[in-house]
Amino acid sequence: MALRYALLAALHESPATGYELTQRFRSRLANVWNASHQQVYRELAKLLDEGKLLVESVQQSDKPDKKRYHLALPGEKDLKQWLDQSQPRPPVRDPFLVKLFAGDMLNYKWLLEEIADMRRVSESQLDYYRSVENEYFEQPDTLPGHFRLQHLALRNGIIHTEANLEWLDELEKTVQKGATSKG
Amino acid sequence: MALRYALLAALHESPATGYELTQRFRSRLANVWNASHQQVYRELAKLLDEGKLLVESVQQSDKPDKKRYHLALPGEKDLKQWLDQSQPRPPVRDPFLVKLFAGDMLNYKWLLEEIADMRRVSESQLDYYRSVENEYFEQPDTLPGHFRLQHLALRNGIIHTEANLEWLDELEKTVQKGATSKG
DNA sequence: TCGCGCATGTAAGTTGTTACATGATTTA
DNA sequence: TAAATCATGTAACAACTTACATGCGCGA
Repeated sequence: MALRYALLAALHESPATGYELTQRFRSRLANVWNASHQQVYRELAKLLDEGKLLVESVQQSDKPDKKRYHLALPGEKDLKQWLDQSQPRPPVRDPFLVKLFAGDMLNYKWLLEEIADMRRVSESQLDYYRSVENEYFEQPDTLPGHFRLQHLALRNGIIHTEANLEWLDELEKTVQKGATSKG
Repeated sequence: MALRYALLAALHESPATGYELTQRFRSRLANVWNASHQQVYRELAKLLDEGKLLVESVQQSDKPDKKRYHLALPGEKDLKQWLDQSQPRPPVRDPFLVKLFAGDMLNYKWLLEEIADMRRVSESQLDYYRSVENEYFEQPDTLPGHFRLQHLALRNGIIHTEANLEWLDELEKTVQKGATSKG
């Protein structure tokens, strides 16, 4: 159900095409909500059909037309209602942690490479988050309230990514001390 | 796909019934992988059908019989193979963070209550993780390798829950400074 | 000319959720 | 005697993934 409200919230920020929304999910919203373009297009079609959105056909000189979606009043009402109900915390499902549970079957060398990869990913994520922070939220205290909350959503990504890097250090040390039998 | 391997890994630890596996997912594996009893039973049936598991019917004096599942060799082979392939990081999908993106529609008072709730949840989670740590992993350095990796999976939960509490502090301060228009 | 970014979809399959169902024992 | 725990499932549905499909413009 929540994808629908993620879309409504994104369109409340500003009207956008399916393509643009997909990109937002991959960039600014990456630490908030994830959705593929297939999901986005399908849900937009449904929302439009239900009268929660309006479309505007945007002509482009060379490229084919694109459809810009706007939040309509019924959509805004739905969103408001959803915002007032508390939602369950997302369940954890991390295949890497599953692997640690089968610890004695893991290969030592392979694990260290995985850890190095994950560290690289976390570091570039952190770089990206910080670049967004610098671009959009330079002086948080001077920002209007809702931008400050968006900043806090970003802070969530930063804090957890930093925590993850800490954890990777711990993990690497443990593995290096010879946590596994093989390798 | 990963639920299947979570089950194989859990059964590699020790044979168990569907019910017991469901409980593990809700307790010791809560910070690792989540699955409902319906999913567990369905997947166990499939795995059995495919010859990845063996069943043992355990008679009980009073209660109806229960089925204890054991990892069979083909299942162990599958697991080994899966462990050697790196898996994509789980996508983020957090409805609470979505709400922060619609910041200017949020109610100030409601938000503060939500934050208080989340803090309570995180704190009791942390208590639970720490009780498990004390029970199973008192002197990590003396443990066999694979238990040390299980401990690290738990450490992941601890570190991220602590990070979350930090973040909640930040968020609360921001909201109290008057982040939203209403309330 | 090959691939990439823009731009939009359909279809099939897998995974996860919610609701329903049963029946015994234990605890308040 | 009512609720909770043990113990196992089925069925319908919603959500998400993967594969397939089309077509234009731009840069190497």
